[in-house]
Amino acid sequence: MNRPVQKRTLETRARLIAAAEALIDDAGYEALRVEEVVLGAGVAKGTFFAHFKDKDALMDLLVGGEIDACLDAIEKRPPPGTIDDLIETLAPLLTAMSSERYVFDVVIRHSGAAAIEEIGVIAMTFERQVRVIADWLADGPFRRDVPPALLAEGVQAFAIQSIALKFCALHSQDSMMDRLRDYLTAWLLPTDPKH
Amino acid sequence: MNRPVQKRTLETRARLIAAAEALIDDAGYEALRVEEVVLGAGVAKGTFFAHFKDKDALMDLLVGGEIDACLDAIEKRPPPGTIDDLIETLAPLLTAMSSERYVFDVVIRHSGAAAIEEIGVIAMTFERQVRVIADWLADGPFRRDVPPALLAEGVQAFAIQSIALKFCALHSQDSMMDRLRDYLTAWLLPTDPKH
DNA sequence: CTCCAAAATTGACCGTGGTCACTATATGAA
DNA sequence: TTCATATAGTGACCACGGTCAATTTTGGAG
Repeated sequence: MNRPVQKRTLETRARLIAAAEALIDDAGYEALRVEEVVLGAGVAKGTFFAHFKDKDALMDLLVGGEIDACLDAIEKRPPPGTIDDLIETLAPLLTAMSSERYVFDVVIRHSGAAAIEEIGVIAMTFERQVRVIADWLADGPFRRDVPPALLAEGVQAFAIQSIALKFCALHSQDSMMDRLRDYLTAWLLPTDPKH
Repeated sequence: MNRPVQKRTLETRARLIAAAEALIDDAGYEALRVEEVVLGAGVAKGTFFAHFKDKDALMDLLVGGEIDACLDAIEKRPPPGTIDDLIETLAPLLTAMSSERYVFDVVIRHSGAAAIEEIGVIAMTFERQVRVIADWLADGPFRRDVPPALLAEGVQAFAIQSIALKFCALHSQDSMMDRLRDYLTAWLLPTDPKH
């Protein structure tokens, strides 16, 4: 006999999330402590883990929510027609994913779900990113010798590479967006087919 | 007065590393516990952290060592002349970096050093990878409209993307190497310059 | 050989994520 | 209303990475 979810459950979960968001607003993702979340929500520690598999699951939810909000905004814009336009359109997404080194780590850890039953919010947004970008590329003035989906996966790969190098002291001279522009120009508008 | 490093120090460090390697041979990287390492080396816990900044620093050393050994072997081979050859040459590297999900996470975390003074072994190998690959691409039958270094960074980005998707349930149908072949063909041998 | 400062080592202790046997509460059936 | 049971919540406890004041060892100066 499957009983419906109690209202109390939803309230507790909402309080946990609200407390976490308040703490993150104050001190960022990295500084978040489960103990402070449950304190803010007025519940015991065990309750947290009854609602979230682990701390990372909450991070997935919150960071994934931010990324999803970015994609909502992006989808309202007209499809980008140039590389510069593409980069400008993607910028909020990149900014969200690279706001903190810790956030980027969370994104990478959750970008691929290990098992079908544990696909999280971030993994879903990665699928969505590819779909959105592929739609743009299918219509835009870009190369057509490879399928848009593959092209979109490449854009994603270069975006991640650009963020990764942003956090690397060896490559801090160029900005993330400048590097991405070089990558995407070479990827989407190759000019030398004779090798 | 700066005294030279004591022989004892080197011996302790070697015992710590040997103990860690033995444990990893038995149960893999993920299962490694600092407590077991110091037990195996016959020292106190604090000694471990006198030799390594944290557990991750040891991981960087060991995983980085494996990657470096791969690059040693790779550099002895002739430069690859085709995409398939390229993939076959890179295969041991990809295998090493993706032997465990945990190992891949370690690689990503250390692929960029946050500060110049803390450049680790893995970060060095990433630089080395780009140099080695750029040398191949400069001479091979691949596109020449972008600098070899940029081309090499792209190969690295696609390699990481391929590994990441290997650990993702949503994309487990294709093999890592098949996906990498699609990416690299599109990246290194574009055929449609008219958009 | 003796002394001593630098270097190396120790292990009790801490912070924090995560577990689980137990208690409290809500809800459908009688 | 009462009872049975599924569901929600509790908090003492554990695992494990990491710290640091105290202690031991080392090797060069006198």
